Amino acid sequence: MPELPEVEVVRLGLADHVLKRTIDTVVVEHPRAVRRHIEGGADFAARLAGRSITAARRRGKYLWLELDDESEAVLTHLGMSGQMLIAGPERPVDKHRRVRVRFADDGPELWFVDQRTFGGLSVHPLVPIAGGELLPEPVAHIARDPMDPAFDLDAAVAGIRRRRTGIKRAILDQTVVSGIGNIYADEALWRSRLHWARPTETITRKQGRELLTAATEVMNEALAVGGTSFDALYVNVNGASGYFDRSLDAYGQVDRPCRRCGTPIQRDAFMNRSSFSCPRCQPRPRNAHP
DNA sequence: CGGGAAGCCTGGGCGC
DNA sequence: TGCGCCCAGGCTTCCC
Repeated sequence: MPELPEVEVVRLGLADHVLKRTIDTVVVEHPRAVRRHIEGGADFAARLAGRSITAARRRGKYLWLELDDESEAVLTHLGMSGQMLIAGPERPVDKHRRVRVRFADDGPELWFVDQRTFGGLSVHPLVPIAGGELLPEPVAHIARDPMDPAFDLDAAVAGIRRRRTGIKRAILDQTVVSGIGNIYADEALWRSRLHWARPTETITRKQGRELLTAATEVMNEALAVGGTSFDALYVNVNGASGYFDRSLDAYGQVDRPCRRCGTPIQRDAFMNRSSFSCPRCQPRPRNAHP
């Protein structure tokens, strides 16, 4: 599923293929894909026609393409299954194609394909945040991610320790630290030997720093091999999968031996989904947070 | 206000 | 073979 490394792979691909190109026409093929563009699909398409793309940026799991006068951007969230594909004439039509962007140069198109339709595209003004950085409006409240040069590790740890909840909930909160989803949360917790239900008030500053450092490292390792693909739902802009699923130590590894101690990895229900952990390396705390 | 949970959505996998 | 159910889970919305 697209978390920070997967979205960054897509951003790099878009930077290679759509920068400085001028949009000709946009076809919205499924209204749900532009539901966050409140003015509607016709306005979305009209607003993009004739604009050129000047930058491809990302914060956490949000990705945006800046438009020529630098006052607006096309914001993308891939949700669970969104794909941004560079589509030459040889690419077969995809039944889950939701938005199609044609360029004035008649080169490869940009397709937004999304099976589960949790993702979408929308155009927003760029607004300045403290420090002067320009972000699309809906991204303004999202915290910096660990790959951001201005990421403040100690501030993020302080943010975690301020929360009154379980440690995994805290690192999944995109307003505390962004980019981490269920996969990399479980991997970072396994590397740090912390149980997902550890109350944030029992996390020391040192443990907090170790946890976020582990998250940063695991996401960098995943980025280096193209991200994590369990199925064909996550692919880069050329439709290729990443390889990090082969390097996972916890996520999805139920009943497989822990790489450190050999104890079978267990799966727990958590927030209506799953958490994977080693019951020996990551013992459940007595005062576990529900 | 902050925390927690329901709801959105589709297709693959499973049991019967 | 086919039906119904469960599961994947990021984010928004609603409720306490």
